[in-house]
Amino acid sequence: MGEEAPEEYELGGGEDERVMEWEAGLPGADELTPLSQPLVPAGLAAAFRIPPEPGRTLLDVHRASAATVSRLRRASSSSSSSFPAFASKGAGADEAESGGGADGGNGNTNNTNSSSSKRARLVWTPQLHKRFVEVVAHLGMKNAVPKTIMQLMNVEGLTRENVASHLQKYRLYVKRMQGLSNEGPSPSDHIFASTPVPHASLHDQVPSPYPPHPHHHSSYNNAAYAATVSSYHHYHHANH
DNA sequence: AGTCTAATAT
DNA sequence: GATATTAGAC
Repeated sequence: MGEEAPEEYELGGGEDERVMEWEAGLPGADELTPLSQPLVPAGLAAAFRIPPEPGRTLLDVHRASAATVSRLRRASSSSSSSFPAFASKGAGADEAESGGGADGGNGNTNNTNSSSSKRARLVWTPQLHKRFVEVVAHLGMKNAVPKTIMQLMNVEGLTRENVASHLQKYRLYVKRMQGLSNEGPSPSDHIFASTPVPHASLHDQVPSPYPPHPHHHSSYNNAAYAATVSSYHHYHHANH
């Protein structure tokens, strides 16, 4: 009966899917390394006179990954640019914590390929939103504009408008939170409530062209970090 | 010309 | 309510 359409596929549930052949056998990106933690124990490092790890931040890694992924993509120009990531709809029992994320369960066997260029509505999963918030926090509200956020998030298929739309809502949420001195977030704030707004995003982080401390080059092999949007389906456009 | 943002539409 | 799309400003 009637025309129903909008099935929403979801985006970037597990933040790693892309050229699975290269990643086969490797642990998930998020599970790889906490990154905020030295790979070599302090004592051991001292014993061997290994210099402390440079202050690599998540964003640095993301950026590096972006470059890597970009290059890899070029090299093998045979990737269908749509992977439906799956979202548990209904039963939700996954939470992501900052720093100790354990996500697992990436089963994608979806292939909704149609000749339509109308993408499905993007679903901002907690994981995706988390990435968003991290990027915004590191940029500072002043510099956090759609294009930049989109680039740093490095999620394939994620568009500037997707980000812009979400950013608009996020700003309202932040403003609302600031207006109130101290009050728990409203239960209707789902995703937002689960992701504390970092103070960095409230004030402005300087657009420092240089990082506080120069990094050395470390030979880190971070596997592809690209998440994929499975966007499909049609929408409708009617008048004006 | 491209992007940002508020408003509005779906 | 969440996300997309538009309109106007920069």
